[in-house]
Amino acid sequence: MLSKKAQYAFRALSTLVRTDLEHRNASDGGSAANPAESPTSITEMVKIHPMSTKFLETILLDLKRGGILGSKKGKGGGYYLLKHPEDTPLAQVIRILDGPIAPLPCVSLHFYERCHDCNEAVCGLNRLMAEVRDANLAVLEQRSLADLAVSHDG
Amino acid sequence: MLSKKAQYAFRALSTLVRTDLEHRNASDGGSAANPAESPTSITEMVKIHPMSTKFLETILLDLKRGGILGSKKGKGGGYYLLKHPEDTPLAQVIRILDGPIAPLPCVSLHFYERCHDCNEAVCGLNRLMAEVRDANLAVLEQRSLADLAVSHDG
DNA sequence: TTAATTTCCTATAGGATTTGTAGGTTTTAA
DNA sequence: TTAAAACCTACAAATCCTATAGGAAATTAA
Repeated sequence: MLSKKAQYAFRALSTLVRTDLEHRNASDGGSAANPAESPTSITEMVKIHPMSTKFLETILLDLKRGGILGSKKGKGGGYYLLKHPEDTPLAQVIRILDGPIAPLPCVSLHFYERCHDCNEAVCGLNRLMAEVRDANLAVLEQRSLADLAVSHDG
Repeated sequence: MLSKKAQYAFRALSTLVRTDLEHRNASDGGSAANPAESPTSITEMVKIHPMSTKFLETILLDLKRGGILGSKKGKGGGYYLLKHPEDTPLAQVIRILDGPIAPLPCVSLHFYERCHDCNEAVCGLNRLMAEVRDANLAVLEQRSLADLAVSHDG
């Protein structure tokens, strides 16, 4: 299960994605737009998706340190996406806030830890959980922040 | 990530699967064998896969209550699989010990909880996490205890 | 210069969950 | 009658999650 941190992160990110795309549309160049010119403050995000301001603060800092967000301090400041929404896979967000996606440390790509109690080459569980990991990554590495903002009404 | 409980469970189960299959082979009828005649005690399981005896005890009780294991009390007693290993999907084991497989309560099939903060029909995260759930289940409902015992050496 | 706004940083409190232990009861076989 | 085993409940210890506190630093604007 995703932690609250990750859930809140996705809500805040969906706001940033919308802002980002609107801003890209407005500036006629399209992909040449600079999102740093329209940062969104924590206060604004919390208005759209109510949650603890201080908690969201730590989450956004994590996302910044993780290379997903940029920020601007002071009045009129806030956060913005560093890349086009399509270029940040959901897997990256989850790894920053929740750690490994794999169901076992011994099959994790980014947080690997050796399994002391089994021979990985022979262990049946290891092999099966690697399948589970791959099934997850097939979705989470393909899908991106851009998919968060797609609306499905009507 | 799988909890320790689930990990220990799979280790103990892999022992029970081996015993089960050997027993089925020995009795010439094949599928007519009765595994209840050759139960494996906790003490034996812990000898094969070292872990806390008392902790494993509570885990095996969960698996029994969950309908996966049968047991026999008293001297010479122990636990045994209620069904053929192929007929117990890994998903069932995980649900008993760790609860939901889905990444969010609002996309869980067996532990569904309504999401208060979004409209599920429109929510982008809901839709994406349902994809993740399906990817997991494609493996975990297909793969069974029988796959735990497949050896891959040589 | 001053005030207001905002991100940045670290520590920590409180609660929930996980992990494991203790101690005893009941059942069965020899 | 004894030993071995499952069964049951409560609880202790450790860890992790969630959230809060209290400022420091940066930026903008009056």
